[in-house]
Amino acid sequence: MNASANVRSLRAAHSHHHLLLRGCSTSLFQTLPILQLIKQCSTPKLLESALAAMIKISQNEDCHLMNQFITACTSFNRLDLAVSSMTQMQAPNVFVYNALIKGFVTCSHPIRSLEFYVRMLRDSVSPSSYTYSSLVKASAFASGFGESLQAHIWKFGFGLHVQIQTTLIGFYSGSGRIREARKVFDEMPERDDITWTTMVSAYRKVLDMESASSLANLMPKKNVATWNCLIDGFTKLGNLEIAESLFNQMPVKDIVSWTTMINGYSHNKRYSEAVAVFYRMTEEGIVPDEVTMSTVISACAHLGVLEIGKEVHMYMVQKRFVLDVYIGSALVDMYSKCGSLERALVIFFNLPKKNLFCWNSIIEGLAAHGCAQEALKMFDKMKSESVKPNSVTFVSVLTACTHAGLVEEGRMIYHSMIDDYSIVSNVEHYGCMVHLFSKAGLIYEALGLIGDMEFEPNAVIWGALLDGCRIHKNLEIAEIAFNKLMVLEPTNSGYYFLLVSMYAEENRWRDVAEVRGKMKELGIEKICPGTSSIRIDKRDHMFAAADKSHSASDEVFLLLDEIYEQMGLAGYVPETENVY
DNA sequence: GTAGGGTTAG
Repeated sequence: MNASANVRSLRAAHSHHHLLLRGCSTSLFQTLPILQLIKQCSTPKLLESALAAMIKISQNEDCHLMNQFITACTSFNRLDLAVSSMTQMQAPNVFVYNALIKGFVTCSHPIRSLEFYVRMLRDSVSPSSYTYSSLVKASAFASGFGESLQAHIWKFGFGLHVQIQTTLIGFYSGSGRIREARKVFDEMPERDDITWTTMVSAYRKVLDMESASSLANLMPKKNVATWNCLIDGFTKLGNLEIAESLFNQMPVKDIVSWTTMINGYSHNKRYSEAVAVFYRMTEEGIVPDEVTMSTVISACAHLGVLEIGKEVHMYMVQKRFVLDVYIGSALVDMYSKCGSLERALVIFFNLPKKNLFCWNSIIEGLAAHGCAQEALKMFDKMKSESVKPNSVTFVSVLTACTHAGLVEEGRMIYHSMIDDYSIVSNVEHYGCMVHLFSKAGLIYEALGLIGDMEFEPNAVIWGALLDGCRIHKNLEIAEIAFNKLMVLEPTNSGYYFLLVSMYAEENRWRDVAEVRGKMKELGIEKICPGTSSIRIDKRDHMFAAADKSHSASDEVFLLLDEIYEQMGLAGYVPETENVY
């Protein structure tokens, strides 16, 4: 039996079925005004009046109208309206059922979509390929359903339907079941380009690039999407050499190829190369799109070089790019990380649309720049505009509280996070709270919080406590924190110096000697200084604490002396008690 | 209506 002929006859049977649509009696002339009414609905309220109009002229039996109506309901998340009107229909057809099934999947009620699928079968309405496209997505949420759905797909004659089988591969790979995905792939008598790409992408998702490559090499002719998929996978594996070589050898590159390469460098923290690829692409006359720009701006943010960020921004302004939420939040973050909070704020206030990311970027920016009150105000504004904060938001807000010593505010926000937003406190949140409490001298409250943690505290947590102990001279708890840190980060010299200075301050010279001895024993005497760099006239200049290797270091130290003098005149007294 | 690239934090 010729399988594809079988499929063709089944398809023919289905389109014949379409010709005999039940309930489609009204002429196009009559339905058009209501159809437009439905399509123009901008609020759920208007949707209800559209339904009323439909009932009034007794066109609620019209399947085409109902299909459009359900689609409109889906976009307003008002499937209750859709259900109540469609269940009253005498004979809903396959289009009506498909619209409702799809609606439930997109409104994240997959189980209800299954309910209407069952009802559809009971009603003897034959499913179409569209029905299964939606249902495959829904089955990701009901364990075991995928398997029985696959049986149905065969039963209703779509076992060899290329698109549905491809969707099925996508479904299995989405739930990490690569072997099942491959089984579907292997059993397909016909495959198109997308089928191959989907399977290669399935391997990429689990970073099995060996299988991805060998499958791609079996392709008669690799399409661009498959090349891009391989490049992306290798960059995520950290293998930029292979990614670069694939990028260089692919016959045709499109905008996705370039963007994937830029993103690949960024993923591997090679930000200047990411930006360099962007410049190379524009030099070769390729026009970037919004996706490219958001990755490039993100790379600029990590570079922290204001001049480059500004240049890329100006390019975007010149090319009249749309300020979408991706570009918007990347720009806000870039300007704030490059030190220009003013520009970040200007961008933020000029955004036509703001999502969670945009708000998070500006709140984080304000907090990082020490503007605690403004960060909190922005947080309130975000809530008043009905944007729901997530765990990232709370890290920034709590950080702001810590910087400004707002203990009560921080405590309230922390509890609101757990009680009002059902966000589980993670290491970072605990870190913020421990820092907040211990900096304010509430060492025992900080310690109690650490005791409440349902996972092992990390070095950041104990480090935060140790820092509080230093400020408030609590040697007893400092020793506890220090002992934990000795296990977690035994080679971090900072903790040793901190404890040594605390002992020295209380003239406990025996303890000082003991810690110093331990340091010598472990060979961690040297302080690893933090370095910083600055770009002047397209050259990067590196500096480290007490470093005199730079050619202009004489000048630099002269200037530093002058700055210290000025600061002293302004009444600044440096905190030197912990400089050992 | 099925394939490949995007933003904050980590």
